[in-house]
Amino acid sequence: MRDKLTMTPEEQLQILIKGATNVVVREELLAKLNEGRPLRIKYGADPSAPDLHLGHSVPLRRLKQFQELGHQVVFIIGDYTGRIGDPSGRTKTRPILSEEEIKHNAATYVAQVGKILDVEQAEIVYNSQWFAEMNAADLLSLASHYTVARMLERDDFTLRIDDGIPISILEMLYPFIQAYDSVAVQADVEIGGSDQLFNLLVGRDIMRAYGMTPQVVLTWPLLVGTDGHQKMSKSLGNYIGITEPPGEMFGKLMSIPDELMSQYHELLLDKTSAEVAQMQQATAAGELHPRQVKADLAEAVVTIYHSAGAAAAARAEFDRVFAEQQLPSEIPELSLAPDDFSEGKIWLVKLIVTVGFAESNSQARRLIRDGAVSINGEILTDETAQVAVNTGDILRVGKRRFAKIILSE
RNA sequence: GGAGGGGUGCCCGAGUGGCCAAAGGGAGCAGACUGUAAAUCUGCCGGCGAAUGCCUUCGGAGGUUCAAAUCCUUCCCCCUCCA
Repeated sequence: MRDKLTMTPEEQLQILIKGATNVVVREELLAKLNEGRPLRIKYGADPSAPDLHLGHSVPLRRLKQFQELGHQVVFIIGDYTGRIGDPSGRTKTRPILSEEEIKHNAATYVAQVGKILDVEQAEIVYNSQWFAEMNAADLLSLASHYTVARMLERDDFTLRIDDGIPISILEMLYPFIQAYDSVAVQADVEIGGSDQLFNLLVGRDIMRAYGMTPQVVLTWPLLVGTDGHQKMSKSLGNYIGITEPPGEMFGKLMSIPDELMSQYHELLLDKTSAEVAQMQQATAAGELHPRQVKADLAEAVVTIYHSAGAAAAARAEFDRVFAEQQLPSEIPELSLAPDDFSEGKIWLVKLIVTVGFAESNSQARRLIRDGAVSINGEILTDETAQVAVNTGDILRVGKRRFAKIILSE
């Protein structure tokens, strides 16, 4: 492969827009690349969600691509908007973040981003730097550049109006705030998930209004979460965090529906659609086993965020526990105090709750009734049972929860 | 400002005096099966309890009634239309 820095603009373009859902406008990007200078690539981050997941990794990996081609990544931490409190949580109003919280979140954020791209090379700015100085007149002037009709074009606004879900004025203002960031950092390109298309396009209009060359907008598909239907998000609980331990990450990747594998290959591993099609063909023809494909995928992803060794170990462990039905190699130990017992025995229900495998006695009872509970491999179905346990006994609840009992003196 | 509609369990959503711990769907959990924590099928899915039992829940607070998610009063919040 040729040295990336000596690639022609056209070659760079091919790499940069691979897999993009929207490229606005291709010719403009090519023209900018032709200028031969490092472009400023904007990416906005919300300081309220410091837990990055694989969904975030999609644009982040694209940023890395830009970095590798010698361009300047500009990270904007939306601390100003975070301080106002993002109202887009539909029903729940999010708590307003304090300055310390935002700082802390931003630091966590940058640390996690560092797993994907070179943060040393990136410019990290807080949008309070310019918004704190803006007065009401400035804000009004900013807002004057756009119309309500155009704002309502935005798809999720239309949907929410149709569904009778409230939209606050602040949410209407949000796209401007974000758009003005582009003016402030003089962005050449802004990238994001395809749900950000509208916001990013407003950025173009606002830049034009301020007499600047509009940024090029690039968006990528939203990664679908482990449920197989909705976009990956923390609040939906269908996410795989990039800081999760290898075993957890591997397991979650194994739990995605088969249909999702091709999307994951393209968005998380940068496979081309041709490669993915080939893989699908081989699977359909019976040459490749879907489980094999999924395990390879999981291992490759875990390798990115941990290491090849950790990924291989996670895979071996997964096979051991779920395919071979053996005990995990490492089982968390849980110590029980003597006063949890009476006459050397403990109520099974209480045991389950004490080790944290059920939130209430009722839930523990259900698990017992379902036949999910065993000690040393023996299934216990009597929910009134008093059991005698010894140090080293293995309590198992369901397929995934194990505990080694330790009796403390 | 005027008129109307609505707030139900983690989410969506039915229920308009007792048969309601509250239909149905989703999520979640479990079991079976399997190729996995895929798919499919089945069960569970407020809490306490040995229990036929008890307690808490239907926006908040009061009230009517033997009995309220359902009726009344009041407060809060949301939506639609007109202006």
